[in-house]
Amino acid sequence: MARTQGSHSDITGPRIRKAALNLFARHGYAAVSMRQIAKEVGVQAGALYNYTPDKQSLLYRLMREHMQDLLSALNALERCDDCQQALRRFVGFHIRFHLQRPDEVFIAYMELRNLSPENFAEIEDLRRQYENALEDILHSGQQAGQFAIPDTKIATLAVIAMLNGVMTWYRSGGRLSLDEVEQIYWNMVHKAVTA
Amino acid sequence: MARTQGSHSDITGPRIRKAALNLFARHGYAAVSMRQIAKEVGVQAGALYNYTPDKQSLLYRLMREHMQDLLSALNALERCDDCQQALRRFVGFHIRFHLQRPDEVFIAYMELRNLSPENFAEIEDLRRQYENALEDILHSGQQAGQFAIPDTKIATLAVIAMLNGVMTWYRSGGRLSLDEVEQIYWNMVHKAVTA
DNA sequence: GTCTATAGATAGATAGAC
DNA sequence: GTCTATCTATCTATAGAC
Repeated sequence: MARTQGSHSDITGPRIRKAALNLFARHGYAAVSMRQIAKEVGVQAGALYNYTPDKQSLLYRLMREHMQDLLSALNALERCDDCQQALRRFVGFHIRFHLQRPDEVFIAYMELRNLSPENFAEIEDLRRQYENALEDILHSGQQAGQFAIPDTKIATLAVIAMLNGVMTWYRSGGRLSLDEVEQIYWNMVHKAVTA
Repeated sequence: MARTQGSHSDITGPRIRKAALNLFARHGYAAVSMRQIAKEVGVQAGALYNYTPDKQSLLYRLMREHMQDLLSALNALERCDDCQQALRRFVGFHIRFHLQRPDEVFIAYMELRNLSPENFAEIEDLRRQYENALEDILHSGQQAGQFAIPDTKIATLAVIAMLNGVMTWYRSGGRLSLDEVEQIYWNMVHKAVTA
């Protein structure tokens, strides 16, 4: 944490993002000061402004990067014509991707209200794209008669909300393996939407 | 909002709680100052300290009151021997109770990390009591063979997470009535846990 | 019970030396 | 690129007059 003086442009940037990510997730954006972030990195507060124009941008860039990573990973998933298979793949993907990035997920959900209106709109758009991917699967299954869903939009939000719940309790090395968790949630999601 | 000078002990207390509730929900505990709350009420900041020893207690009491109201209302529900009936009643109760108190619910979920360790422990205990009520229903249904749930604890958290999702999108006067929302969620919950 | 005034700490952000 | 120093604003909380 402590640092000697000197130039470290190549590594300070990532260290700042990592420290901000961790502190924002633990204490909340509004409760964390630039001085705290600087201390965690091992620089003085003024040095942070070589990497970010202000505190708001620090938050926004963390959230945008996370959402873009999420969408890229989703789009990299192998396509699948069978709706049930596609839904199962989505459930597994969502659980695993999010459990690997607890801090990013927490911030992306909790700190939306601390974004400026313009930044908020951009993040919301990315989030909507992700939700639409799931809704497309549910809608196709509904059309094909495989699923029986009263309202695909609500079902989309309900499934994502349910899956996000795993973040609040899952701890690596706990009672259940990742495979078991995925199986349990798939069982519930599958039954909830199937005709 | 503007107030003339004078004593108003009977009404200032509730007004402070209401203003704090609204501001905390909109901007977050850490982002709201005592001056903002005072301005909303129409008094000077110093006057707030006639009603709360500090800002932390203001948050804690709002959350405790909400959780106690929740548990009281739940315990006032008519008992029911049939597990499926009991689950249906819980789903309806949860949705309606929470939609009536969006600010309280939002704070109780988002501001846990801003509680002191002692206050956090107390609120968490109340939350656990609520979760246990649902888990008892699921467990009974599982024993009776009515439900087929891989893990009752996870199912409890999954159902609550799913139901809480309604808070993020439901708006009174929107496309769906409260009865329709309840019906849609009951359909999904019911199928998810049924054998 | 509310006011004004203020103590004492800390915030975000900037300037200029190195 | 980082440092020290600092500007200006704001914060929680308290003291004492009315």
